[in-house]
Amino acid sequence: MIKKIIDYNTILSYVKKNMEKPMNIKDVAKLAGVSITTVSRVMNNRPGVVPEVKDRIERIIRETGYRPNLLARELITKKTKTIGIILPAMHNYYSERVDAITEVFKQNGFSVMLANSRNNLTEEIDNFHLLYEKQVNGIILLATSIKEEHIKTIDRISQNIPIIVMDIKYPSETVTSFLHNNYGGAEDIVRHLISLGHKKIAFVSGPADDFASKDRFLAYRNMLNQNSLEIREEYCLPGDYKYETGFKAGMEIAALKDKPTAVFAANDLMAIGVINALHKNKISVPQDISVAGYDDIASAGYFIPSITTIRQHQHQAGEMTAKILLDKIQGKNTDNYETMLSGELIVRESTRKI
Amino acid sequence: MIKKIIDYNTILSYVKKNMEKPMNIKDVAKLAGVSITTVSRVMNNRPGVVPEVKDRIERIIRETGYRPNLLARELITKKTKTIGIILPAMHNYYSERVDAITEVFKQNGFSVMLANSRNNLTEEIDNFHLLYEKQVNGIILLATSIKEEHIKTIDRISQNIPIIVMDIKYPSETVTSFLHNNYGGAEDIVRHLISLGHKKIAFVSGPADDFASKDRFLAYRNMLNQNSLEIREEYCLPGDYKYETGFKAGMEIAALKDKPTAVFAANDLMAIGVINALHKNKISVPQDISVAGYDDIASAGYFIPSITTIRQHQHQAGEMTAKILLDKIQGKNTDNYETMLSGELIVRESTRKI
DNA sequence: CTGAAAGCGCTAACAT
DNA sequence: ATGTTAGCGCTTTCAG
Repeated sequence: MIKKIIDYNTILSYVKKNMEKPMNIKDVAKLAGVSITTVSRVMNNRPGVVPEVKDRIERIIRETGYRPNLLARELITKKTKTIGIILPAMHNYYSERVDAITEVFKQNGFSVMLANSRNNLTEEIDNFHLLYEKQVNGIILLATSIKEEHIKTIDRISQNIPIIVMDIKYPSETVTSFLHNNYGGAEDIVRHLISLGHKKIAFVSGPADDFASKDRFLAYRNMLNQNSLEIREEYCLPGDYKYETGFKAGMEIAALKDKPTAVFAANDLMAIGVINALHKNKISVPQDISVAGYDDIASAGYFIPSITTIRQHQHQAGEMTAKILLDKIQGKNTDNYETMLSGELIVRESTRKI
Repeated sequence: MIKKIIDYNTILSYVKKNMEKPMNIKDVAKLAGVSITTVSRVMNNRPGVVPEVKDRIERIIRETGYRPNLLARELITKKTKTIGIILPAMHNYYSERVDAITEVFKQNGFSVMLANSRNNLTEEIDNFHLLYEKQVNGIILLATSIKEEHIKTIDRISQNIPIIVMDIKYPSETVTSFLHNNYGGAEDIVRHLISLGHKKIAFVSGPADDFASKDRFLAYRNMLNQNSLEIREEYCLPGDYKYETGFKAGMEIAALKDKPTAVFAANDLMAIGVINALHKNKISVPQDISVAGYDDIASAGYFIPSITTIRQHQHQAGEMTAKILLDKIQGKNTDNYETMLSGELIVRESTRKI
């Protein structure tokens, strides 16, 4: 029997000849003078390959830059060791959570693929199907609203792989939801404003169908009711979480004859919009009107005045969600439930005693 | 011959019995009483299936919720019709570009997968391999720096699939780069400040190894030189694009005996930090000191004072990049070159005549 | 310790 | 118009 001694030039010339197509396991086997089974063993760190052969194969893999075709591998093993996260949009707001989720899965040998739905329902549903068809082992949806289409898709897919819905209470028992306690956070904000002596408190909402905004509004109404404060129609202003609608709401407030003494905006960006609009009308915050936001985005801390808001524990939320999903993938903890994480009131300059 | 008439209950009971595993093409074929080839034909909208059979198969697919295994399909067709985008981090800054890239590829029947490297070199390299092994048809790297490891990986992978590097001039001819004209934009900022009469201009840099920041600094130095203005060491302050370092630089500037009359921060966030620090020291912007930023992030427009900056045409950049990659994937336009897109000076309140 | 053969779920010639 | 067969690149029995 002849021992194959392969020099670098032989490899190079082989690679060059077949360069149009990526190498496959057969090419490596041929170069090493072994069967593909042996190459597979080496790639997967399985025992039973004599060191000399192992070294030879490893050298060839290194020098040719051969990479296995994961489609083939995953097709046969039926494990992609990949999870998918569906994002409504690429936004800082999700960054911490996505990083935390990634961290947990990396540590457990999984990779994470992100799919961006660009605020588009059809794309969001498409992303579900895409990830599912690409055989991911689990999906996390960062949700802003749940429509009929979601339910149809999610109920079906969740029969085969676990799905976790974040930020919205999913309306059936087929999947687990992970929520921020928007209701409780909004209560904290309004309670804070009331404790400062405010009786005329306005609210700027998020998008009409946004789950978080609905909860924040509900808490606003209930807290006012509980404290025997009037809920005035002209104090409930529509917004969509964007700066512009906050600004618009601020302008409307400035135009009111009987102005509120405090404004609770459903997120920080709109709070900043409100403040700027008031500022344009020579109304200063917090001297004349207090303004509070929600989410504690980075700029809430450095805006002048800095914004009173609710901080959500995004890292922890991501980590907890990832662990729940991981357990489900590994077959532990199969029942679905709802987890809720409370936020934290951060009092800053934008609110003060009346 | 017996015509198969399949009712919903038959399907349901079949599905229920085999529910543990997802359905495959064989199950559909069995239910429809045809061969898998025929099912494949229907799925791929190929002609040569009589309407009656086609309807039957489609109904079964609909009612069972069967979805093809893309791993198998892609393994054989050798086309994933998927591209990958590697992000340094989940950040608003990339949102517009990613959306534009996605738009172009969607319209051409491709899907887009995002991989988040969490500001980590190892993960970035891993993401390259992951996407490559998952057989994507092209990769776009949103780069912040190019290290030895990148070159090794990119040079190898680009032999098989096209790669485009954004934001950094890639140091070899193996891939195409797409750049913003940071040098030109920074020139515009400094020229603007000089034209307002400023002679003492400070600079707050980005991270030491950041390509864009280097170019912005280079332009700053050269413009000062060209205008016979002194480059003072104490006016060149280190930063890292984050708010905090901008704030720190602002504090240092405030402590200077001979203060600059203008500050050019390498991005908007640091400009905001500088302004806040100056504000804390009772130095007002732009009355006492002018401050300019870079990037035109959303808050640059609504910060008080609004920030003079350079707007980068992110949507256009994404669109152009996507089209270049698409051409490469389709085999047109095989040579690599460098494209540069100029920004636009946006003059706002934060800078004014001395 | 190593290789031959079967097969993952699908598509694509090639029959019929 | 439909089915049969081969095979994509890999892993996994099962022999030797």
